[in-house]
Amino acid sequence: MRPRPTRGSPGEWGRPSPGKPLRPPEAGASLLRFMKLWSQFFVPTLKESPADAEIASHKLLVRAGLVRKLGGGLYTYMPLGLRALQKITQICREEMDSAGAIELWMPHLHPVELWEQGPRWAAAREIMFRADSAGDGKRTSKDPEFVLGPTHEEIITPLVKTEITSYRDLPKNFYQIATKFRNEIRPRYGLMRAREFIMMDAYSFDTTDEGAVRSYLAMKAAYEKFFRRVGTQAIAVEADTGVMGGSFSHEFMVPAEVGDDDVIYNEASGYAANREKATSALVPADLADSAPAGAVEEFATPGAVTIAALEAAPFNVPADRQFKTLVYVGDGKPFLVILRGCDELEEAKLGSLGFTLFRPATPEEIVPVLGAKPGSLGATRGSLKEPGALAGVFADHAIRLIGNGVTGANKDGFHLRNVNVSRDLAITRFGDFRRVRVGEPDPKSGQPLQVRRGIEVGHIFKLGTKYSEKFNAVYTDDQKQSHLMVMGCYGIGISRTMQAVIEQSHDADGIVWPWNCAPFQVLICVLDPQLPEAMELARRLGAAAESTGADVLIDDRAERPGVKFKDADLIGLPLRLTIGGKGLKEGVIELKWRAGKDVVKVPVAEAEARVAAEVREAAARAG
RNA sequence: CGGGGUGUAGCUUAGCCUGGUAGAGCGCCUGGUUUGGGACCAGGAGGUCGCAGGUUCGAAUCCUGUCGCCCCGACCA
Repeated sequence: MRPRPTRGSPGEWGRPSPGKPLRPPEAGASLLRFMKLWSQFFVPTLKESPADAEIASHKLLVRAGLVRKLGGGLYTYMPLGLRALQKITQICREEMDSAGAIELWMPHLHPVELWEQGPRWAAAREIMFRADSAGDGKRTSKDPEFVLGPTHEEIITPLVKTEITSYRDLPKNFYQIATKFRNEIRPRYGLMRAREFIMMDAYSFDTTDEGAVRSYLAMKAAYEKFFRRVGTQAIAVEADTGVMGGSFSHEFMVPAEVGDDDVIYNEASGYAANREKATSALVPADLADSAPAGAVEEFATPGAVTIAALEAAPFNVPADRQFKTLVYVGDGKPFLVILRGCDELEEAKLGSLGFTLFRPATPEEIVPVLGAKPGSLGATRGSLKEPGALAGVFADHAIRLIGNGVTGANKDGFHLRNVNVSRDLAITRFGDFRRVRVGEPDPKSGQPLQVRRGIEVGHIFKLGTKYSEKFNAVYTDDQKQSHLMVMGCYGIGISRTMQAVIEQSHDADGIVWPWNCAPFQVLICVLDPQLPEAMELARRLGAAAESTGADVLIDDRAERPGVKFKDADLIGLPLRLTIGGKGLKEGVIELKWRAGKDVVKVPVAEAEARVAAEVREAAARAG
């Protein structure tokens, strides 16, 4: 009589039930030092997707038992998910170390004073969680107020300032791999945008600007190696520096339909930039003003307060001949932005104007300054009542394409015609403020720009001296002179990368893990675990795979084969070995790659050597 | 924060419009039959219908408030 198979479940060994035979203690247990038995591990897979998951990677994270949600943007990394995360973390650590960065660990509870002293408190405070030990928001010497760290510039800079004072100790690059906290306005898509997430953050300190560029390029190269080893194709694109500030920056994007960023690029020329930063060669550098057709002239436009209304009869002014005048408030003072009527403002580009905070002005703020409501605004010298009340008039380069255009008269119901840029507009300075459009000429080659969505998984910034100034991080050079350290900062979203990998590498049945970040590389599916010879063979094959560098999970559950195969596809380990009673009678096991279709039968006698060889090859391929 | 949606068993959900004993599938427990792609039979446990008020003889259902979650926008690794 064959004993009824027991259900593999955690606690089985500690909870024998009468009439249910226990498996004998593991023979050859020494071989199982690293190998995991599924029945004694914990992989809670789900047949159905949770209702709150929208995108494939989020559904798969939950279905494959990698994560569980605690609340919005808060996730527990389950044992299998944690292993994948650890793989990614380790690769990151290796690449950072080999690029010369030094690992440390900083507190995540930050005294708020440090942030108040830093350069971005006003802009960053909204996204920061506050931890107040008294609970009443009042700060006393006994009850300091803390914030939870969203990144660590404000911590590392004072540290380096006190610890490093000589050029002899520079350059240095410190990094940590740790939890970050951001009170995201809208957490989304599982780990993609979470309130608490795992990030690698690095900070470089150099004596000179050229040194800072070298550090930056070293990080860029390290990032490229990291993403290649993880098995994801992330591309470096030019990016806006945002709230971090700094002089230039690249984002690493994983192309994916569900990403929240637009990457503007041209395949052939290699140009690639985040939409916020992207520019085009629309305006020739040597463009001359067109000849004014006559004096500026006011005309009545009752009720016409939109670009479209002026395009229509009876006015018939094409949008690309209209000046669009927008009013913003920067650090408390209004300023104007002028664009072509047919163009859209790319708000992030206003960051280059140097305001700490800016926002669109309200109609109530506009009327007293300009004398008219939105829809009739303009920036001609003649119509600006109080130029001194403005922080500036900033014009997009593209308006130089307009000759004899139309703009608001700063008088409700009236516009001006025959307006010419140099002759008539009170422009403080020109800049790139417009949002590029697909098809416009790429700034590198003039070929048409394309667009695709991407997930931002890494970001590198050359910061300059923005933080070292605030914290007075200086060093002494060999001439006994003091100088500010030149900084860079670098981040990789580790937990986000894990999800990006899944988003990029899955099929209808489940995840298809790349070799290097798979939680285990090899799954040994034992269809008849009650047969001692089957388990014995599983252990031998597992040992062969481990000895050549793979991590091994043995599915020894007393489940039906269908269940095991479905779970195997779902959790997506790269190499599956199947050991079944039928195969054993024929003297074969089966070998199948998750990414492929072929099932290869391998004679038992050759199986260990074959598995070792396959593992060796796969590891070499993955780098 | 603005707009839209949603909350019923561990998971996926029906019921709500038109008020009257809270239903199913998956999962779980017991017994049996099965055993190479999410088995079958029989039996069973599990829900104060997010929370608080209100209307009503009676509320999962109608009303008010509140909280959570999801989606669209601004922010970010």
